[in-house]
Amino acid sequence: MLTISQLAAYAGVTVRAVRHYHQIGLLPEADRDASGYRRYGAKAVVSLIKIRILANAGVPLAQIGQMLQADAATFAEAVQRIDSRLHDEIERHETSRKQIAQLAAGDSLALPPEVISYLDLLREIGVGERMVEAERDGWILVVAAWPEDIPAVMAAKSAQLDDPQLVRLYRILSEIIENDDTGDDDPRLAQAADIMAGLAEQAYTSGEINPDEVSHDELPIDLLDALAVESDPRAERLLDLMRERGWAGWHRMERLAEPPD
Amino acid sequence: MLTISQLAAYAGVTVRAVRHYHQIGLLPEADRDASGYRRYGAKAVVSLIKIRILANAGVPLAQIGQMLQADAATFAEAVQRIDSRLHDEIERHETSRKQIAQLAAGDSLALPPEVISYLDLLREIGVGERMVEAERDGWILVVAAWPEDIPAVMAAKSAQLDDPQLVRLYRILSEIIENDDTGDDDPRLAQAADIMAGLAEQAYTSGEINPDEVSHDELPIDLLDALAVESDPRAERLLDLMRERGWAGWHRMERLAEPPD
DNA sequence: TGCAGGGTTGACGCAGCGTCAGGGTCAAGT
DNA sequence: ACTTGACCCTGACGCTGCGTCAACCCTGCA
Repeated sequence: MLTISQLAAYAGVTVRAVRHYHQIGLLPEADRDASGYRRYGAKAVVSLIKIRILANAGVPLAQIGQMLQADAATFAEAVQRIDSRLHDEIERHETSRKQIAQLAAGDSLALPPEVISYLDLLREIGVGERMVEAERDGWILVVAAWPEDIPAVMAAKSAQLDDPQLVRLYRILSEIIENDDTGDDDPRLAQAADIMAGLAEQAYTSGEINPDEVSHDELPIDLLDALAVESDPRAERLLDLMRERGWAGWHRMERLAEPPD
Repeated sequence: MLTISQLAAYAGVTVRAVRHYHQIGLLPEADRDASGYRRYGAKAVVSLIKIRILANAGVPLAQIGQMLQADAATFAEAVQRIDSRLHDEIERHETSRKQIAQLAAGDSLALPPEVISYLDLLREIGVGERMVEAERDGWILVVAAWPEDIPAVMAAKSAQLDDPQLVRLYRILSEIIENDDTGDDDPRLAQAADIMAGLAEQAYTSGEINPDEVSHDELPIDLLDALAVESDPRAERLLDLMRERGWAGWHRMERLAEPPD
């Protein structure tokens, strides 16, 4: 008669596994000797080896019992199920691998290449790293909300950088953000507001701002505004300055009915 | 401000996941409104999306926090680790798939083809299904104990089936096993013992039984004997009859010093 | 006012064991 | 007889990433 560790060794499993199989009823409890030790015969070794083979093949323990008693057809069917389950698992892991490969490659966090290039463009025109990171966070929101629109959106955005006014705006904003010790009275805030108002006016008259266009959900855009304010409270001041100039919103501008004065 | 379900929807995760991330400290707990509801800003959405991206890429939650703060080098190193972990997982699943493919193909339980053929040989010479299964269980033990010796062992075993005496022995044993209502006095037990003694004598004189040979561990062979006895108690009687004829053991014979009479 | 559809915490469940903790037992050496 | 080291026992928590109740509170609408 064998002790549990001998049994386990012959079958190539751990003692703990044997006890676990007892517990879940997969391997019948063995008789005990005078001192309460489990004692096993040769049949137990065979059973345990069968269990190990199926378990190694990826069969869930809960199914092994039935499979060992099933007829050939049922057995084959079960094998089919296991196999497709393993197949799915493999595919899931492989897509995961592709995703982490992207993580390792890109600027960071698997943003699409169009966005990465845009961020690089910003760096090239002299935008500081803090602001680039803030931009990136914004684009993370956009990508999550409308992933399929990214190529078109990014093409338009990149083209806009040809406008020297926009470049100036970015640089000014960058300077503000990079100095986190200036307050709401930083004169550059007014400069930025002036440029933004000018650009908005221009876009509006050329028809690029269409008040009836509700192509996308509103909320993500509000989120973008909120993100700016949360990231730097001076954004709130900037919004005020814009309102003074007759514009509401930030990431989607709206002309106010009557510019207050 | 967003509720938890809005936050979850924007980030593409479940509410339960968000709460879980709070619990493990991955996502900082949000401020509560007057009625105790969590309220989230845009930054939380960004954080949660980042978490989701890493989690989908197979990064363990426990590491995501560090990765989001790590510098590029540390990040890349972590990515490396994750990737090789995923790689291992995939390989493990693929070997599992190969194994279940074997399970589906073979006689059963992934025995090597040599054993399968041997069992088929037994069927061909008229051995009944019960006995074939008993044989199979025995071979499961042998395969588990000495997997690399199987081709040689099976070749020898198959060759021995050319001996008409051995074939007779198998048939007699099969008849005994197939009738489970005969007792210890079945005359076929004596017949079988006679043949076995003759075969043993023959093997001994031709030098096939070498008393000094201890090529393998003893215990698995004892297990084979024990398995026979456990499977059919009449095996015990057969061992007695063999001892009367001057032989001890079953799967490895030993000549007794003095045949008792 | 009632109801549907949010929100809250707390807890168990899942798969397959690993790994203590806190005992008793066995075999061998001194 | 005693110690020592190697095993045995049961019971219980831990791991991973949430899903899924339960039992209760809050809010907005008809």
